Amino acid sequence: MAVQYNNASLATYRLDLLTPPDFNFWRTAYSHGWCDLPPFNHNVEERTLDRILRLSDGLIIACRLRGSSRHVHLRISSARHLTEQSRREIRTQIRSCLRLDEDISAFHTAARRYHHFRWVARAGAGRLLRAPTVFEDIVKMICTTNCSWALTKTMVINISREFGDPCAAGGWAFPRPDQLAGSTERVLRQRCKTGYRAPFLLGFAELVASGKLPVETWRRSSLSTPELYKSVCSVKGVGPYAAGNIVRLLGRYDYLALDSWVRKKFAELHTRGRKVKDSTIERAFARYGEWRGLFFWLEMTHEWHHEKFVA
DNA sequence: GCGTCCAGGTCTACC
DNA sequence: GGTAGACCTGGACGC
Repeated sequence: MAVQYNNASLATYRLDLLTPPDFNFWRTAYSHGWCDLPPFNHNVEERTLDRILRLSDGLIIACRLRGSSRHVHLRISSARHLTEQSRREIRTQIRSCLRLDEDISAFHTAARRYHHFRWVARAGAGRLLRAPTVFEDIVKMICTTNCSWALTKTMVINISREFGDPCAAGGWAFPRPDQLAGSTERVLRQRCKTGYRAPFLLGFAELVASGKLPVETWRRSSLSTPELYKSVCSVKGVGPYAAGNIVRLLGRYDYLALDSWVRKKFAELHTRGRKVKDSTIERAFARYGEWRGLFFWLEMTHEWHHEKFVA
C-alpha cells in the first residue's frame, strides 16, 4: 500500500528535523516490523519511510521521510494548506515515532562495555520505531500474536481500510479508538480477519475510547517498569510476549518479549539450534540489567544490522 | 482441489 | 502456580 505522490491537487511541503548525534535514521526506521505495517510503509532501496498522519483538526497527510547525517527530511503531501500548528504537530508526531527525544546515551555507554555490542553505539542503533499513539501500537501488537507475519499484515491493512479515514495521497490513517469501538465482533472477525482476537480488540478500543484506560499517558508514566508491565498485561489479549514488546515501545527495556522467532534465533546463536528453556534465555541476559530487552533484541537482529544496514 | 495437520500467543477452567 | 484445551487463520503436506 504505497503512498502515492502523483495527485496534482496535493500540495507538497518540506520540513527538516534536527537529530541527535547518536541517531541513525535507517536503523531506527528498520528496527523491527512496524515499518512494514500501514500506515507505515518503506522502501529498502531508497531508504525511505512513509507514514500517514492524522492531525488534531482532522487533516490526514502523507509524509515521506529520508535521513541524512544530522537531519530527517520530510516531504509532506496535503490536500489542505498546512498551518504552523499543523507543522508543529507533524514534527511532534514524527519525533515521537523515531524516538528523537529519547536519551539512549546511557544504553550506548553500557554497550561500549561489551566487545560484541560495541557496534551498537558506532552504528547509532537502539531506537525502536513506534506509532504516534500507544493505542495503535497495542492494536498492532495484539495482531502479531499467534499468527504469521502475513496474517498480521492482513489484519492491520483490513482494520485501517475498514475504520480509518482515507488519505488524499492514498492509503488510510490508522483508526481512532472511537472508530474501532464503533465496530462489532462480527465485522472484525469476518472483514478484518482478526479471528478470536476480535473481542480483545473491540474491548480494548471501547476502554480507550471511553477514557477508562488512558493508554496515551503510559509513555510518560511514573510507574515502575514492573507496575507498567502489569498494567499493560491487564489488557485482554496481551500476554507476556506482547506486553514485553509494548513496554519497549514505551521506553522500558527490562523484558525480553520471547516469541517463537527469538527463541529459535537464540538457539541458533547460543546452543547450535538446541531448544532451551525461557529461564535459560532470561539468565543469559540478566547481566545487562535495565537494558536487557534492548540488548536482547539487537543481538537477535544482529544479522539485519550487518546485512541490511551497512552505511 | 480437498481434507488434515500444525504453528503461532493468550485466555479460561481445572487441578 | 502449573497445565490442558480452545480460539482462528494460513501454509504445508498427502491424497
